[in-house]
Amino acid sequence: MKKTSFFQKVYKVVKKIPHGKVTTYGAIAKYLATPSSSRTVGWAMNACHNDKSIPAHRVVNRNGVLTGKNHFLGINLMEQLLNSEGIDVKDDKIVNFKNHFWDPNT
DNA sequence: ATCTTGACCTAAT
DNA sequence: CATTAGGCCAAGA
Repeated sequence: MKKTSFFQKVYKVVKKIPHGKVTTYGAIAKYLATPSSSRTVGWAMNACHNDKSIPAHRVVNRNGVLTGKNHFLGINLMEQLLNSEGIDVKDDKIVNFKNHFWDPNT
């Protein structure tokens, strides 16, 4: 088995996110046993273009804010995708975020 | 090994 | 509200 880079782990988790659910960088980091590396998780997402099958729009910061929306093709693409999955976005934030939150370890 | 960067978090100014 | 600063971690050059 090849070495599993941090990126690979992140991708693996993000791909596991159920449709219509979202998670946070911190939750992913925690799942990877590196709870303080939330930045590194986000950094991995920056490289997610290497694997476009990753639903990065389902990954937000711990406030449920779409911090990474500006890294998408368009600023409204991310919230549009979330809306398509039944998630309401208001002012770049996920409405009822707690309700849509999904923990990778659960 | 050293330096830089990054889609974070928190606090302070 | 905008910017800075410190802390945290991983990867690339």
